[in-house]
Amino acid sequence: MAGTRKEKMAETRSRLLQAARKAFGTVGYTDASMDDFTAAVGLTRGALYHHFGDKQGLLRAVVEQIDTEMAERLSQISRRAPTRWQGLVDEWTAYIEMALEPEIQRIMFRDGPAVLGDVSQWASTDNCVTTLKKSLDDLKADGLLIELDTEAAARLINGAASHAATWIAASADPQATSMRAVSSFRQLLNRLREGDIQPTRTK
Amino acid sequence: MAGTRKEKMAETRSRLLQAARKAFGTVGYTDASMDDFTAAVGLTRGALYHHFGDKQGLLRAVVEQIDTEMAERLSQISRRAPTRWQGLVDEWTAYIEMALEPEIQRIMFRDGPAVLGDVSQWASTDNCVTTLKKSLDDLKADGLLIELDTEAAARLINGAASHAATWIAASADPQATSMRAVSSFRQLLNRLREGDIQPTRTK
DNA sequence: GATAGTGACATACGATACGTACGTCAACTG
DNA sequence: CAGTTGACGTACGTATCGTATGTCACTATC
Repeated sequence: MAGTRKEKMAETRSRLLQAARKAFGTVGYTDASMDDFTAAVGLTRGALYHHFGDKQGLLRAVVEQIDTEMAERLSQISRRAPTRWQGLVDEWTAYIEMALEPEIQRIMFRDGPAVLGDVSQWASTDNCVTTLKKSLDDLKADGLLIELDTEAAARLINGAASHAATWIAASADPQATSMRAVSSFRQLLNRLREGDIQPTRTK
Repeated sequence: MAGTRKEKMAETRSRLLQAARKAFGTVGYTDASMDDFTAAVGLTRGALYHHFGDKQGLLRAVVEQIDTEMAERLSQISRRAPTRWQGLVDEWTAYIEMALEPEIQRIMFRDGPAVLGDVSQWASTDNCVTTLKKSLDDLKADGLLIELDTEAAARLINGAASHAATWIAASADPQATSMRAVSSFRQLLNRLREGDIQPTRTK
Protein backbone atom coordinates (compact mmCIF):
# COMPACT_ATOMS: atom_id res chain seq x y z
CA MET A 1 0.00 0.00 0.00
CA ALA A 2 1.50 3.22 1.17
CA GLY A 3 5.21 3.36 1.32
CA THR A 4 8.47 2.71 -0.34
CA ARG A 5 10.28 -0.54 0.07
CA LYS A 6 12.35 0.59 3.04
CA GLU A 7 9.30 1.65 4.94
CA LYS A 8 7.55 -1.64 4.41
CA MET A 9 10.63 -3.47 5.50
CA ALA A 10 10.87 -1.45 8.69
CA GLU A 11 7.21 -2.15 9.24
CA THR A 12 7.61 -5.92 9.04
CA ARG A 13 10.70 -5.83 11.19
CA SER A 14 8.79 -3.92 13.79
CA ARG A 15 5.86 -6.32 13.61
CA LEU A 16 8.14 -9.31 14.02
CA LEU A 17 9.82 -7.69 16.98
CA GLN A 18 6.51 -6.93 18.61
CA ALA A 19 5.21 -10.45 18.06
CA ALA A 20 8.37 -12.00 19.41
CA ARG A 21 8.42 -9.71 22.41
CA LYS A 22 4.88 -10.65 23.27
CA ALA A 23 5.56 -14.36 22.90
CA PHE A 24 8.85 -14.28 24.80
CA GLY A 25 7.27 -12.22 27.53
CA THR A 26 4.37 -14.58 28.08
CA VAL A 27 5.24 -18.18 27.28
CA GLY A 28 9.00 -17.67 27.47
CA TYR A 29 11.81 -18.09 24.98
CA THR A 30 11.95 -21.85 24.58
CA ASP A 31 8.22 -22.39 24.46
CA ALA A 32 7.69 -19.63 21.95
CA SER A 33 7.29 -21.28 18.57
CA MET A 34 8.63 -19.18 15.73
CA ASP A 35 6.00 -20.60 13.42
CA ASP A 36 3.25 -19.58 15.78
CA PHE A 37 4.08 -16.03 16.58
CA THR A 38 5.16 -15.11 13.08
CA ALA A 39 1.86 -16.47 11.79
CA ALA A 40 0.12 -14.31 14.39
CA VAL A 41 1.24 -11.23 12.48
CA GLY A 42 0.71 -12.78 9.07
CA LEU A 43 4.30 -13.71 8.31
CA THR A 44 6.49 -16.79 8.29
CA ARG A 45 9.79 -17.89 9.75
CA GLY A 46 11.42 -16.93 6.49
CA ALA A 47 11.05 -13.25 7.28
CA LEU A 48 12.46 -13.81 10.72
CA TYR A 49 15.61 -15.49 9.54
CA HIS A 50 16.02 -12.81 6.96
CA HIS A 51 15.89 -9.99 9.50
CA PHE A 52 17.42 -11.48 12.62
CA GLY A 53 19.58 -14.41 11.57
CA ASP A 54 18.27 -16.86 14.11
CA LYS A 55 16.17 -17.15 17.23
CA GLN A 56 18.93 -15.84 19.46
CA GLY A 57 19.40 -12.82 17.24
CA LEU A 58 15.75 -12.10 17.62
CA LEU A 59 15.94 -12.30 21.39
CA ARG A 60 18.96 -10.03 21.30
CA ALA A 61 16.97 -7.44 19.39
CA VAL A 62 14.06 -7.67 21.81
CA VAL A 63 16.36 -7.31 24.79
CA GLU A 64 18.01 -4.29 23.25
CA GLN A 65 14.66 -2.64 22.67
CA ILE A 66 13.49 -3.20 26.22
CA ASP A 67 16.81 -2.11 27.66
CA THR A 68 16.61 1.17 25.78
CA GLU A 69 13.10 1.78 27.02
CA MET A 70 14.10 1.09 30.59
CA ALA A 71 17.05 3.45 30.41
CA GLU A 72 14.80 6.15 29.06
CA ARG A 73 12.25 5.70 31.81
CA LEU A 74 14.94 5.74 34.47
CA SER A 75 16.59 8.90 33.29
CA GLN A 76 13.24 10.66 33.17
CA ILE A 77 12.59 9.73 36.76
CA SER A 78 16.00 10.91 37.78
CA ARG A 79 15.43 14.27 36.12
CA ARG A 80 12.18 14.79 37.99
CA ALA A 81 13.70 14.36 41.45
CA PRO A 82 14.26 17.45 43.63
CA THR A 83 17.68 16.39 44.89
CA ARG A 84 20.36 14.14 43.55
CA TRP A 85 20.10 11.75 46.42
CA GLN A 86 16.36 11.55 46.04
CA GLY A 87 16.92 10.91 42.37
CA LEU A 88 19.09 7.94 43.12
CA VAL A 89 16.59 6.43 45.49
CA ASP A 90 13.74 7.06 43.08
CA GLU A 91 15.64 5.55 40.20
CA TRP A 92 16.46 2.34 41.95
CA THR A 93 13.01 2.02 43.43
CA ALA A 94 11.60 2.45 39.96
CA TYR A 95 14.05 -0.13 38.74
CA ILE A 96 12.67 -2.66 41.17
CA GLU A 97 9.13 -1.80 40.16
CA MET A 98 9.96 -2.15 36.49
CA ALA A 99 11.62 -5.45 37.19
CA LEU A 100 8.32 -6.64 38.54
CA GLU A 101 6.57 -6.30 35.21
CA PRO A 102 6.15 -9.84 33.92
CA GLU A 103 7.56 -9.10 30.50
CA ILE A 104 10.70 -7.50 31.87
CA GLN A 105 11.07 -10.12 34.55
CA ARG A 106 10.87 -12.90 32.07
CA ILE A 107 12.87 -11.51 29.19
CA MET A 108 15.49 -9.40 30.93
CA PHE A 109 16.09 -11.44 34.05
CA ARG A 110 15.34 -15.04 33.15
CA ASP A 111 15.55 -15.92 29.50
CA GLY A 112 17.89 -13.18 28.40
CA PRO A 113 20.83 -14.07 30.62
CA ALA A 114 20.19 -17.78 30.20
CA VAL A 115 20.25 -17.70 26.42
CA LEU A 116 22.61 -14.84 25.70
CA GLY A 117 24.89 -14.93 28.71
CA ASP A 118 25.46 -12.06 31.09
CA VAL A 119 23.80 -8.97 29.75
CA SER A 120 26.37 -6.64 31.21
CA GLN A 121 29.01 -7.84 28.82
CA TRP A 122 27.36 -7.06 25.51
CA ALA A 123 28.51 -3.92 23.79
CA SER A 124 25.85 -1.28 23.31
CA THR A 125 23.47 -2.87 25.74
CA ASP A 126 22.92 -2.43 29.42
CA ASN A 127 22.25 1.25 28.92
CA CYS A 128 20.03 0.72 31.83
CA VAL A 129 22.73 -0.02 34.40
CA THR A 130 25.01 2.53 32.83
CA THR A 131 22.38 5.14 33.55
CA LEU A 132 22.29 4.11 37.17
CA LYS A 133 26.06 4.17 37.46
CA LYS A 134 26.02 7.76 36.22
CA SER A 135 23.84 8.75 39.12
CA LEU A 136 26.32 7.27 41.52
CA ASP A 137 29.12 9.17 39.83
CA ASP A 138 27.25 12.45 40.19
CA LEU A 139 26.56 11.87 43.85
CA LYS A 140 30.13 10.96 44.49
CA ALA A 141 31.29 14.13 42.78
CA ASP A 142 29.00 16.08 45.08
CA GLY A 143 30.52 14.39 48.09
CA LEU A 144 27.23 12.88 49.16
CA LEU A 145 28.45 9.35 48.79
CA ILE A 146 31.09 7.46 50.68
CA GLU A 147 34.27 6.68 48.81
CA LEU A 148 33.56 3.69 46.62
CA ASP A 149 34.11 2.07 43.26
CA THR A 150 31.00 3.25 41.47
CA GLU A 151 30.98 0.63 38.77
CA ALA A 152 31.33 -2.21 41.21
CA ALA A 153 28.75 -0.61 43.46
CA ALA A 154 26.35 -0.19 40.57
CA ARG A 155 26.63 -3.86 39.79
CA LEU A 156 26.14 -4.92 43.37
CA ILE A 157 23.14 -2.67 43.84
CA ASN A 158 21.81 -3.83 40.52
CA GLY A 159 22.10 -7.41 41.65
CA ALA A 160 20.35 -6.68 44.90
CA ALA A 161 17.55 -4.84 43.14
CA SER A 162 16.90 -7.38 40.42
CA HIS A 163 17.07 -10.20 42.90
CA ALA A 164 14.61 -8.37 45.10
CA ALA A 165 12.25 -8.05 42.18
CA THR A 166 12.49 -11.74 41.41
CA TRP A 167 11.82 -12.51 45.03
CA ILE A 168 8.76 -10.28 45.07
CA ALA A 169 7.43 -11.61 41.81
CA ALA A 170 7.64 -15.21 42.95
CA SER A 171 6.34 -14.64 46.45
CA ALA A 172 2.93 -15.70 47.66
CA ASP A 173 2.01 -12.18 48.77
CA PRO A 174 3.76 -9.80 46.36
CA GLN A 175 2.22 -6.75 48.00
CA ALA A 176 3.67 -7.47 51.41
CA THR A 177 6.95 -8.78 50.11
CA SER A 178 7.37 -5.69 48.00
CA MET A 179 7.06 -3.47 51.07
CA ARG A 180 9.71 -5.41 52.90
CA ALA A 181 12.08 -5.57 49.96
CA VAL A 182 11.87 -1.92 49.02
CA SER A 183 12.15 -0.81 52.60
CA SER A 184 15.26 -2.90 53.20
CA PHE A 185 16.69 -1.80 49.92
CA ARG A 186 16.34 1.88 50.81
CA GLN A 187 17.91 1.19 54.14
CA LEU A 188 20.86 -0.31 52.34
CA LEU A 189 21.21 2.67 50.05
CA ASN A 190 21.02 5.06 52.98
CA ARG A 191 24.00 3.36 54.48
CA LEU A 192 26.07 4.51 51.54
CA ARG A 193 25.57 8.19 52.32
CA GLU A 194 28.48 10.24 53.48
CA GLY A 195 28.22 11.72 56.95
CA ASP A 196 25.12 11.45 59.12
CA ILE A 197 23.26 8.22 58.73
CA GLN A 198 19.56 8.42 59.40
CA PRO A 199 18.51 6.08 62.17
CA THR A 200 16.95 3.23 60.29
CA ARG A 201 13.34 2.69 61.02
CA THR A 202 11.99 -0.80 60.54
CA LYS A 203 8.25 -0.44 60.29
CA MET B 1 27.19 -57.79 40.34
CA ALA B 2 27.17 -57.10 44.01
CA GLY B 3 24.01 -55.81 45.47
CA THR B 4 20.35 -56.13 46.04
CA ARG B 5 17.85 -54.45 43.80
CA LYS B 6 17.66 -51.26 45.84
CA GLU B 7 21.40 -50.79 45.76
CA LYS B 8 21.63 -51.18 42.03
CA MET B 9 18.84 -48.73 41.57
CA ALA B 10 20.53 -46.14 43.77
CA GLU B 11 23.68 -46.75 41.80
CA THR B 12 22.08 -46.05 38.44
CA ARG B 13 20.27 -43.03 39.83
CA SER B 14 23.53 -41.66 41.03
CA ARG B 15 25.24 -42.34 37.74
CA LEU B 16 22.50 -40.58 35.84
CA LEU B 17 22.69 -37.62 38.16
CA GLN B 18 26.43 -37.39 37.75
CA ALA B 19 26.22 -37.63 33.98
CA ALA B 20 23.51 -35.00 33.79
CA ARG B 21 25.35 -32.68 36.14
CA LYS B 22 28.45 -32.88 34.03
CA ALA B 23 26.55 -32.24 30.81
CA PHE B 24 24.45 -29.41 32.24
CA GLY B 25 27.52 -27.84 33.76
CA THR B 26 29.50 -27.81 30.56
CA VAL B 27 27.30 -27.54 27.47
CA GLY B 28 24.27 -26.22 29.34
CA TYR B 29 20.75 -27.49 29.81
CA THR B 30 19.27 -27.05 26.36
CA ASP B 31 22.29 -28.30 24.46
CA ALA B 32 22.66 -31.35 26.65
CA SER B 33 21.18 -34.27 24.76
CA MET B 34 19.60 -36.87 26.98
CA ASP B 35 20.55 -39.59 24.54
CA ASP B 36 24.16 -38.53 24.63
CA PHE B 37 24.86 -38.21 28.30
CA THR B 38 22.88 -41.28 29.29
CA ALA B 39 24.82 -43.30 26.74
CA ALA B 40 28.01 -41.93 28.26
CA VAL B 41 27.28 -43.92 31.40
CA GLY B 42 25.94 -46.93 29.57
CA LEU B 43 22.23 -46.26 29.98
CA THR B 44 19.35 -44.92 27.91
CA ARG B 45 16.71 -42.27 28.19
CA GLY B 46 14.33 -44.90 29.48
CA ALA B 47 16.12 -45.02 32.80
CA LEU B 48 16.04 -41.27 33.02
CA TYR B 49 12.33 -40.97 32.54
CA HIS B 50 11.80 -43.72 35.03
CA HIS B 51 13.78 -42.00 37.76
CA PHE B 52 13.21 -38.32 37.14
CA GLY B 53 10.01 -37.98 35.16
CA ASP B 54 11.35 -35.60 32.57
CA LYS B 55 14.28 -33.37 31.74
CA GLN B 56 13.15 -30.66 34.12
CA GLY B 57 12.85 -33.15 36.95
CA LEU B 58 16.40 -34.18 36.29
CA LEU B 59 17.61 -30.60 36.44
CA ARG B 60 15.68 -30.14 39.66
CA ALA B 61 17.50 -33.08 41.20
CA VAL B 62 20.87 -31.77 40.07
CA VAL B 63 20.14 -28.33 41.47
CA GLU B 64 19.08 -29.80 44.77
CA GLN B 65 22.28 -31.78 45.01
CA ILE B 66 24.46 -28.80 44.32
CA ASP B 67 22.49 -26.59 46.67
CA THR B 68 22.98 -29.07 49.48
CA GLU B 69 26.70 -29.22 48.83
CA MET B 70 26.97 -25.45 48.83
CA ALA B 71 25.10 -25.13 52.10
CA GLU B 72 27.41 -27.67 53.66
CA ARG B 73 30.52 -25.89 52.51
CA LEU B 74 29.21 -22.57 53.74
CA SER B 75 28.33 -23.77 57.20
CA GLN B 76 31.76 -25.35 57.56
CA ILE B 77 33.39 -22.06 56.71
CA SER B 78 31.22 -20.26 59.17
CA ARG B 79 32.16 -22.65 61.94
CA ARG B 80 35.86 -22.14 61.34
CA ALA B 81 35.73 -18.36 61.76
CA PRO B 82 37.08 -16.81 64.98
CA THR B 83 34.25 -14.32 65.39
CA ARG B 84 30.68 -14.18 64.20
CA TRP B 85 31.22 -11.13 62.12
CA GLN B 86 34.25 -12.65 60.50
CA GLY B 87 32.17 -15.73 59.86
CA LEU B 88 29.61 -13.72 57.98
CA VAL B 89 32.20 -12.03 55.82
CA ASP B 90 33.95 -15.31 55.15
CA GLU B 91 30.73 -17.04 54.24
CA TRP B 92 29.65 -14.47 51.72
CA THR B 93 33.09 -14.18 50.24
CA ALA B 94 33.13 -17.93 49.86
CA TYR B 95 29.72 -17.71 48.29
CA ILE B 96 31.04 -15.38 45.62
CA GLU B 97 33.98 -17.66 45.00
CA MET B 98 31.76 -20.71 44.72
CA ALA B 99 29.52 -18.85 42.33
CA LEU B 100 32.52 -18.42 40.10
CA GLU B 101 32.91 -22.13 39.54
CA PRO B 102 31.68 -22.75 35.99
CA GLU B 103 29.40 -25.61 36.97
CA ILE B 104 27.68 -23.63 39.71
CA GLN B 105 27.54 -20.50 37.61
CA ARG B 106 25.91 -22.29 34.77
CA ILE B 107 23.52 -24.58 36.60
CA MET B 108 22.56 -22.54 39.65
CA PHE B 109 22.58 -19.04 38.22
CA ARG B 110 21.75 -19.38 34.56
CA ASP B 111 19.92 -22.51 33.53
CA GLY B 112 18.32 -23.31 36.86
CA PRO B 113 16.34 -20.12 37.29
CA ALA B 114 15.55 -19.96 33.59
CA VAL B 115 14.07 -23.43 33.42
CA LEU B 116 12.66 -23.90 36.90
CA GLY B 117 11.81 -20.36 37.89
CA ASP B 118 13.11 -18.57 40.93
CA VAL B 119 15.03 -20.99 43.07
CA SER B 120 14.12 -19.27 46.31
CA GLN B 121 10.54 -20.34 46.04
CA TRP B 122 10.91 -24.12 45.91
CA ALA B 123 10.28 -25.98 49.09
CA SER B 124 13.27 -27.81 50.50
CA THR B 125 15.73 -26.00 48.30
CA ASP B 126 17.78 -22.89 48.80
CA ASN B 127 19.34 -24.35 51.91
CA CYS B 128 22.19 -22.28 50.82
CA VAL B 129 20.58 -18.90 51.35
CA THR B 130 18.83 -20.14 54.45
CA THR B 131 22.23 -20.89 55.92
CA LEU B 132 23.33 -17.35 55.21
CA LYS B 133 20.19 -15.88 56.71
CA LYS B 134 20.93 -17.79 59.92
CA SER B 135 24.24 -16.03 60.22
CA LEU B 136 22.53 -12.71 59.98
CA ASP B 137 20.08 -13.75 62.67
CA ASP B 138 22.90 -14.72 65.01
CA LEU B 139 24.69 -11.44 64.49
CA LYS B 140 21.54 -9.50 65.06
CA ALA B 141 20.91 -11.36 68.29
CA ASP B 142 24.42 -10.39 69.41
CA GLY B 143 23.70 -6.76 68.64
CA LEU B 144 26.45 -6.55 66.07
CA LEU B 145 24.11 -5.75 63.24
CA ILE B 146 21.91 -2.75 62.65
CA GLU B 147 18.22 -3.25 62.98
CA LEU B 148 17.02 -4.90 59.79
CA ASP B 149 14.75 -7.48 58.23
CA THR B 150 17.15 -10.39 58.02
CA GLU B 151 15.30 -12.34 55.39
CA ALA B 152 15.01 -9.38 53.08
CA ALA B 153 18.62 -8.47 53.77
CA ALA B 154 19.74 -12.01 53.03
CA ARG B 155 18.02 -11.89 49.68
CA LEU B 156 19.45 -8.50 48.80
CA ILE B 157 22.94 -9.52 49.78
CA ASN B 158 22.48 -12.78 47.95
CA GLY B 159 21.49 -10.87 44.84
CA ALA B 160 24.48 -8.60 45.10
CA ALA B 161 26.83 -11.53 45.61
CA SER B 162 25.55 -13.72 42.82
CA HIS B 163 25.43 -10.79 40.46
CA ALA B 164 28.98 -9.94 41.37
CA ALA B 165 30.03 -13.47 40.56
CA THR B 166 28.35 -13.34 37.19
CA TRP B 167 30.04 -10.06 36.49
CA ILE B 168 33.43 -11.47 37.40
CA ALA B 169 32.92 -14.66 35.43
CA ALA B 170 32.00 -12.78 32.27
CA SER B 171 34.64 -10.08 32.57
CA ALA B 172 37.71 -9.85 30.39
CA ASP B 173 40.05 -9.84 33.37
CA PRO B 174 38.42 -11.99 36.07
CA GLN B 175 41.35 -11.61 38.41
CA ALA B 176 41.15 -7.83 38.54
CA THR B 177 37.38 -7.73 38.50
CA SER B 178 37.24 -10.17 41.35
CA MET B 179 39.37 -7.90 43.49
CA ARG B 180 37.14 -4.94 42.86
CA ALA B 181 33.92 -6.85 43.37
CA VAL B 182 34.93 -8.54 46.59
CA SER B 183 36.41 -5.37 48.00
CA SER B 184 33.27 -3.38 47.30
CA PHE B 185 31.13 -6.17 48.59
CA ARG B 186 32.96 -6.23 51.93
CA GLN B 187 32.63 -2.49 52.14
CA LEU B 188 28.91 -2.89 51.73
CA LEU B 189 28.72 -5.53 54.44
CA ASN B 190 30.75 -3.38 56.80
CA ARG B 191 28.17 -0.68 56.46
CA LEU B 192 25.65 -2.96 58.09
CA ARG B 193 27.57 -3.16 61.35
CA GLU B 194 26.15 -1.59 64.43
CA GLY B 195 28.13 1.22 65.95
CA ASP B 196 31.56 2.30 64.73
CA ILE B 197 31.96 2.03 61.02
CA GLN B 198 35.48 1.47 59.82
CA PRO B 199 36.63 4.20 57.50
CA THR B 200 36.37 2.53 54.13
CA ARG B 201 39.61 2.19 52.36
CA THR B 202 39.53 2.01 48.57
CA LYS B 203 42.81 0.48 47.56
C1' DG C 1 9.57 3.14 -20.32
C1' DA C 2 11.30 -1.55 -20.84
C1' DT C 3 14.34 -4.83 -18.98
C1' DA C 4 17.63 -6.82 -15.97
C1' DG C 5 18.79 -7.42 -11.23
C1' DT C 6 18.34 -7.27 -6.33
C1' DG C 7 16.36 -8.58 -2.23
C1' DA C 8 12.31 -9.43 0.91
C1' DC C 9 9.84 -13.10 2.07
C1' DA C 10 7.62 -17.92 1.45
C1' DT C 11 8.10 -22.88 0.95
C1' DA C 12 10.10 -27.34 1.24
C1' DC C 13 13.19 -30.31 3.42
C1' DG C 14 16.27 -32.57 6.74
C1' DA C 15 17.92 -33.19 11.28
C1' DT C 16 17.62 -33.41 16.08
C1' DA C 17 15.60 -34.20 20.40
C1' DC C 18 11.81 -34.76 23.61
C1' DG C 19 8.02 -37.50 25.51
C1' DT C 20 5.15 -41.77 25.46
C1' DA C 21 3.63 -46.37 24.86
C1' DC C 22 4.99 -50.70 25.05
C1' DG C 23 8.09 -54.71 25.59
C1' DT C 24 11.34 -57.59 28.40
C1' DC C 25 13.95 -59.70 31.74
C1' DA C 26 15.69 -59.94 36.35
C1' DA C 27 14.52 -59.75 41.14
C1' DC C 28 11.31 -60.15 45.03
C1' DT C 29 7.16 -62.54 47.28
C1' DG C 30 4.12 -66.14 48.84
C1' DC D 1 8.66 -72.72 42.22
C1' DA D 2 5.48 -69.73 39.95
C1' DG D 3 3.40 -65.26 39.70
C1' DT D 4 4.08 -60.50 39.90
C1' DT D 5 6.33 -56.27 40.18
C1' DG D 6 9.16 -52.87 38.43
C1' DA D 7 13.63 -51.17 36.42
C1' DC D 8 15.11 -50.24 32.17
C1' DG D 9 15.33 -50.60 26.90
C1' DT D 10 13.12 -49.91 22.30
C1' DA D 11 10.26 -47.99 18.85
C1' DC D 12 7.49 -44.39 17.38
C1' DG D 13 5.17 -39.87 16.83
C1' DT D 14 5.69 -35.06 16.97
C1' DA D 15 7.43 -30.45 17.37
C1' DT D 16 10.74 -27.17 16.15
C1' DC D 17 14.88 -25.21 14.50
C1' DG D 18 17.97 -24.04 10.60
C1' DT D 19 18.99 -24.19 5.62
C1' DA D 20 18.45 -24.32 0.90
C1' DT D 21 15.80 -22.97 -2.66
C1' DG D 22 12.08 -20.64 -5.06
C1' DT D 23 9.30 -16.47 -6.47
C1' DC D 24 7.53 -12.13 -7.07
C1' DA D 25 7.61 -7.17 -6.39
C1' DC D 26 10.27 -3.22 -6.49
C1' DT D 27 14.20 -0.50 -8.15
C1' DA D 28 17.74 1.10 -11.11
C1' DT D 29 19.84 1.75 -15.49
C1' DC D 30 19.83 2.57 -20.43
